[in-house]
Amino acid sequence: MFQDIEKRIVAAAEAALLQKFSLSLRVSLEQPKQTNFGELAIPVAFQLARELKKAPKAIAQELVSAMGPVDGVAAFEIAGNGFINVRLDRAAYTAMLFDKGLPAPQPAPNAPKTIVEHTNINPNKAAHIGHLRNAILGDTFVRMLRRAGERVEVQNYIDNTGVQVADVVVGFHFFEKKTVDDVKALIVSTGRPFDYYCWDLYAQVSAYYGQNAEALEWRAEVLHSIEEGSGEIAELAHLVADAIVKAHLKTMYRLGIEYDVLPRESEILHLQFWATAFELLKRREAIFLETEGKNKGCWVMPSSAFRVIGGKDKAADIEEEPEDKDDSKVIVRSNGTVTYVGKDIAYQLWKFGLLGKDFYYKPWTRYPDGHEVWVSTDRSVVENAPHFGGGREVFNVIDSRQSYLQDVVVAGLRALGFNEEADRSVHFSYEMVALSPRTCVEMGIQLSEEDKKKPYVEVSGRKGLGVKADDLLDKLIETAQAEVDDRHREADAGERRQVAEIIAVGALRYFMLKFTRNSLIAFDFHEALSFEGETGPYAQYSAVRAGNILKKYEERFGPLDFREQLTPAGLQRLFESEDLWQLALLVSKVDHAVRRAIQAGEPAHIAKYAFQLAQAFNTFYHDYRVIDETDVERRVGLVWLTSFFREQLRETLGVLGIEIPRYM
RNA sequence: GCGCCCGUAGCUCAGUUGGAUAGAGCGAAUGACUUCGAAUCAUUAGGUCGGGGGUUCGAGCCCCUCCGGGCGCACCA
Repeated sequence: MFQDIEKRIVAAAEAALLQKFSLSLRVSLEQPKQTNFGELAIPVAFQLARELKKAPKAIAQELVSAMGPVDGVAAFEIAGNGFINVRLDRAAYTAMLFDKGLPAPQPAPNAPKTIVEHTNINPNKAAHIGHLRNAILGDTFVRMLRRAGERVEVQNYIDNTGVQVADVVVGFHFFEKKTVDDVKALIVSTGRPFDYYCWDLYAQVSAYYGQNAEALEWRAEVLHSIEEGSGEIAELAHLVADAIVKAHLKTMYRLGIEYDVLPRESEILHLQFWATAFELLKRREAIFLETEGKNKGCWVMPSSAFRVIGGKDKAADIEEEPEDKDDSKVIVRSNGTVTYVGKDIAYQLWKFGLLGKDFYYKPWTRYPDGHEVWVSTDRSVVENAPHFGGGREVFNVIDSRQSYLQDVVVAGLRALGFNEEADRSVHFSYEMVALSPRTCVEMGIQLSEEDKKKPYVEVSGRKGLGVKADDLLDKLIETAQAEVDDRHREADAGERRQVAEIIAVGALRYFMLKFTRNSLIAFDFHEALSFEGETGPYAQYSAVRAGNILKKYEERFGPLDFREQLTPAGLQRLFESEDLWQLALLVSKVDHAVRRAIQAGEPAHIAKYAFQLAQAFNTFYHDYRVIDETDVERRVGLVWLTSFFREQLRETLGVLGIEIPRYM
């Protein structure tokens, strides 16, 4: 809606530029600083001032006269030193909103696929708040893309053969002397959840290595067995990884996060994805066998492939330190095994459909809503399994600390000649979640003298230091529940629990999304448990209030039927009020907000927009007694605005993965 | 040492490809509930946008430099 008008204005301005000055350039619009300047502004006169050697104001004047009338625009005004401010035709705009609504664009059936990979938690312990940020960011970005009409596939990569799983297996096998059956019993037992059990065990094993370096041989033995793929230890590893993946998916589902496919490292190994990629890399000479230095005997990628030498004169640098081969990245170790980066290059090739190989798939689980998750397998066991991978664009939601490795992966693609795919490989990076010192104290975490001096403390799985996702969610539900119980003693207990859960999820998701990606979050219980101010519950509350008005209205005046009760003339009179018009305008910008947020790659922008919507409505709620309005036409108009707001806020919150509770 | 990121109100953060008078939330102070329930709203106080230089009609944003902080630079992932 809003975008349609934007497009028309841009087109008219560009046409005028061409006609008046024979200039062909892209015109951009911006939001005026103050609402009384109009709804949009065209700042193009400024950038032309020098080129045309004219005052911006004069240029703006000429452009406006050349533009003529634009559908949906009431007037163009020259303001300031040369802004062209746009005033929309309010009556026409609101009539269109009323008439057509804002249909969400549908994904084209054969549209190119966008792949978003997120979560990717090592399947050896419970998920913690750092993982939550990853999954919530990834899931929200998926929702944004889908809302914009894109076809999206969600992947959650499972490293079920790595060191972290091996260490927990070391714990079960060597420390606790547990058999496969023992662990199976542990998984189904009603005691401490299995992922929590592993959390502690992993921390114990890590600590033990610190004291007993010789124990690392156990890890090597386990890793070796996993690679062999048979025997008690390998079976243990599979058991642990699968059980933990189940736990992770369950945790994430509590937050409304679903996946389409779980590609596993075990299949990347068994199906020899790496061997294929290795051949490609050797053939294209993207990597070479190092014959001297510390990397002797390894296949390496030269640093020049993935490092841009910044600033200084390159020749001078080379003269001083001739080709530092130590900077090369090892892809294949001297013992012939491939590193994580190597596997990741193969995996990234698969995501684009460039490897010439695919996994087999089988169903992993079906969510209560009917959506099915598939997992990779190494042989065909299901007929008509869907096809995954082969995306046009790939977003990898990964912690910013791994940017160096992501650069190497992209360089690998580039070295193979896949430049376009390299350009469409996006490291969707974000800063870590750490713990505030206050929260550490609350949790009884012993801090070292060094840590005490820091403004925050890094989460560490190996130290078992962190806030588990399920614990946090439970605590949020408990806090919300107390409020709900207090306010709605009469309501059904089961329903109150549901409401509390929706509020808790709203609080958590909003908290993780309100910060931009590269802002480090120092997690603090006090802040996260707050339901006031710029929070998810604040937005939910405004939607609930709107719902209450609608409910009350129907109780008193009968069913809503705007078509019957509202006329264009009535709308026009209503939106002569500046504040009501501003509210309607803001509410109409959902798609505009989503598009801009995608462009910026910032889910936080949608969160901000949702908050602004809620804030605007709360002010309206305070200023207008909708039900008590005696003028019938006006009353119906206010109710329509309320309904429109609720509908659009629901859409916006939906993009954030936040639901609206029945009451609050 | 090299590379990347950050420094905006007491605190936590926004700030659209450089545009009009730098904005929120929390915290502080004051005020507003006989029900569309205050998980709210209104008002006030609070800024040399880390320092300096440059580019520009115009800089929180771009360039240089200095100061302060974080992360990365494994034959771990």
